[in-house]
Amino acid sequence: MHAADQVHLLKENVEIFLPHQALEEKLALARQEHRPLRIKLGFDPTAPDLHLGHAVVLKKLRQFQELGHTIVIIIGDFTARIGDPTGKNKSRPPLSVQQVLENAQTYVNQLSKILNVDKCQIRYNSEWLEAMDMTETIRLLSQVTLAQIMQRTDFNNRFQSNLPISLHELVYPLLQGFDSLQIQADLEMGGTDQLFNCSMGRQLQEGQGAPGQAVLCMPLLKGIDGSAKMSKSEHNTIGLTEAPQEMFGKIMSIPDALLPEYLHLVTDFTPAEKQALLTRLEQGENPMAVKKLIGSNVVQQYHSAEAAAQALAFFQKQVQSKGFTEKEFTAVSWSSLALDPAQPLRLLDLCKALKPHESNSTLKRLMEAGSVWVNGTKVRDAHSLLDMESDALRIKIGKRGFFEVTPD
RNA sequence: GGGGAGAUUCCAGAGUGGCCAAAUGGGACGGACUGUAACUCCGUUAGCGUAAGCUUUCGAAGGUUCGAAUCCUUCUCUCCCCA
Repeated sequence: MHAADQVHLLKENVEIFLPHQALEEKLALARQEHRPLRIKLGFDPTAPDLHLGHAVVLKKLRQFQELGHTIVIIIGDFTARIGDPTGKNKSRPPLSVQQVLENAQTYVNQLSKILNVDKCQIRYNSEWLEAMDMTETIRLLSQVTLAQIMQRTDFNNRFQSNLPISLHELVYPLLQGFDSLQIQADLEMGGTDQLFNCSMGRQLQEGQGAPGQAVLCMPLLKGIDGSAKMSKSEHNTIGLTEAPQEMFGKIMSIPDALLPEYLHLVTDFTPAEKQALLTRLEQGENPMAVKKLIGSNVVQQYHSAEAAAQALAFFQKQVQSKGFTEKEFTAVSWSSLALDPAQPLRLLDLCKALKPHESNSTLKRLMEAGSVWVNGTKVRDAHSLLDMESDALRIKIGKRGFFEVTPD
């Protein structure tokens, strides 16, 4: 691929370049020195559940990898003990060595859905951070001023609103930056919320007389509820390992206004295809149709084309079709429910057996609200009796609970 | 070291002796609508009970009272200000 084409490809969707010409310069450097760029990807082994928000950054990294550059994955086992102050200020319990290893493994497994993990280097930052003594630590700290640290919006906000900031939090960005120095990163990527931490790495490198890393920040993907950021704590994520039907359904549930953003950031479509779909939206096509295409595309990326087709069919049948009988019911045998055949079977008891985690009160409310159907008929009375002797019984509880209870 | 504020149901946040299973908002769930699980509107949101009603819940443990989320004591934790 020509240099200009590479730059064009790599620039797509990137929100921040630091400095502005960083990408061009680094690529030129790589060409000049006949070596791949070393691109850093940091990971905090406390929460190894990757979702589409992470994927925005990872897909960009894959482009670099496909162009022959080297991805260096940093497992932040040491920094995990401190806690990244980004976002919520909650102290984290220290992780055991065992736990860190397990998390690292699941993390790498998930990465493999997007990156070629075999070609990545994997490093643990305890390797160098644990070895530092006080002298070296102080020397590191001396390279940054308080004013610089306080520029970080998160710290600034908290300081302004009289919220506590622990000293160790102030140090976190330096440690993350120190990782860049250690592995001689040419480039670091992250979401825009990582800009400060990433630029710290650049500063530390330059302070040591080394070339500073370029920083590229990808936009933060909004959550499926339309809120500012997809994040696990907001419960608005689509996980990379989720089942096809689940993934598809979640895409269908995003607010229509988010479609352009999702189209750009999470799909695999070519720029021309993206533009075509945007045009269709602008021309007033039902957003649902475009959403289905996006949903299929996403499922295809993380599962398969076959899975995508099935997920679409499932959605049409389960959500869109109005009939009761054609729904997909989960088969359950009478015997597995452990009901007493000698007792009269109340609807409430059956629902409780099918949904053991719901309380009787909750189930009764569902019935009163008219969301429980038995064999195609809405039943509101929790105490109506059912016949266990009968043939298959089809019951719907809530929007998602379709069960078919059958004799053994 | 000194002084002050606070801990409420999933979350935020009212409530300062009975009208409190506890306002309001968010979230979640459900219904209506829609060939979207979107948008909008409406409703529900401690458990048990056919029901009357009963039980648990307002940081923890005791106490006062006919009656406590509300008053008292001790404890745990959090935050702020001054030094």
